[in-house]
Amino acid sequence: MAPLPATIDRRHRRRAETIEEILDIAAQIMAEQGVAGLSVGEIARRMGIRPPSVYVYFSSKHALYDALFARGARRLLEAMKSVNAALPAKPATLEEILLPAAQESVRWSIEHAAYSQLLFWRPVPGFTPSTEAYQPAVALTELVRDRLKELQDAGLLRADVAVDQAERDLTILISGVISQQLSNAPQEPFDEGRFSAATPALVSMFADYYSPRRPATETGDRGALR
Amino acid sequence: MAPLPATIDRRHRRRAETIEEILDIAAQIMAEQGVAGLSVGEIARRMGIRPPSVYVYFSSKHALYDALFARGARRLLEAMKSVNAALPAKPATLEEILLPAAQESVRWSIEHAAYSQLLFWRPVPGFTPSTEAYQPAVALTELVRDRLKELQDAGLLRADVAVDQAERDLTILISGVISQQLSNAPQEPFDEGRFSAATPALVSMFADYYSPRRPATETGDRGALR
DNA sequence: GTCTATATGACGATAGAC
DNA sequence: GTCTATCGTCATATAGAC
Repeated sequence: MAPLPATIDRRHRRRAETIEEILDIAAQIMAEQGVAGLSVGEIARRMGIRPPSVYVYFSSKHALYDALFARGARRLLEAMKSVNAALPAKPATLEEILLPAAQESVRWSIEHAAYSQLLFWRPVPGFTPSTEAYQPAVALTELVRDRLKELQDAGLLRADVAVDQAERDLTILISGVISQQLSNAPQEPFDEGRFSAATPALVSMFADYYSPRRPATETGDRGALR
Repeated sequence: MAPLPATIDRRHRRRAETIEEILDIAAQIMAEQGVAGLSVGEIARRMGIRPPSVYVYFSSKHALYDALFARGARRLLEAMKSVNAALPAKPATLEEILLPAAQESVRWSIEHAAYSQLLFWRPVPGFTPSTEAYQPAVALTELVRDRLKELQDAGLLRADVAVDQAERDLTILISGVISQQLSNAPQEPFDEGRFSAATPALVSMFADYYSPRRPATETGDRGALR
């Protein structure tokens, strides 16, 4: 006899809840011990089950890391979508848009150091995120690129450079801040970080470089400096 | 009876050689498997000895990582000293000095990805480099800071910003390039790297920002843009 | 369908024989 | 200085209880 739809629903819900619980605890362990410090045994211990039971929900430790990667990328994407939505649609300067976005991505990454290690570094031998898990990360770079394209169309970003290059350079700046902060002073909170404090200066540097050059007749041809 | 000095020398030399051999093989394994993929058993296997014998030379796996950290930092410092010595003593522009130095540090880091992971990231749970192991890394930042101070004294670096800030921002740029290259496309060689290719543009951006502002009477007051 | 008990082989590390 | 033997822990596979 086939089970009633209600039963299937309940089972699916229960299963989904258990998966979420495993991921919650796994993220907590990673936050305490570092990404590579995650152990299936420790997850089971904290859940009050036996280690093999974890394999009912995740076929391997790598599958677990993959789910955690997807989760982190999804959450970072959400955080960036939120800050993006709150920004003015018709900004006056490049910096006005880029600084809040940069600050938010650095803040999120510092406050979720474990996810950041997984997203920005390669701490687990043999683990590479699957295409599906990587998808939100791709969506994030697309979000940035689309935003920069809009800014270029609005005349706030130099028309003579490729949007892809601007996106790449901006990403490098931000990941540099995060990387330095997390590896040299991981315990410093975002607001007191030696390296996260560099974000405004670096965004300013980026904005100067990628803002349209004013014509020579106006305030001097800055392009002539190079 | 006390051993002859010659015997002590020979023992010391033999011991030092074994230590170097262990580090060579360990670095090789890290390069193949990633930093966290290093195992004492694998070292022993490749050396034709038993795992406990490794502990005669290194009291723990962390001590081994510490020696590898020190070695990597020392080698990167040497590479930077070399390129620094080859650069002109009286440069004409900021970029002329910074670009070759930046290129070399990115190149070294990409070509020695395993050491870089250890130096720039925190891939090993519970491992923090000792003060001694960290010393060459400190010497490296001092080398950069001293060079920037010279450039400031020579009038090539803005006098109104702290050298420490310039050093921090430059370090962030470079580590951002390395971090993005190694985490997103670790197999790409330096010359073909998507992210290492950004080095010239980023150094140019840095040089623009940190070069002394020309007075308004000359080519326009760039400072007024901010 | 869900979990447990049990087993395998690798790991880091230690103790003690030679 | 190197070995054997051993401990506890880990990820993981399988077989079976409920």
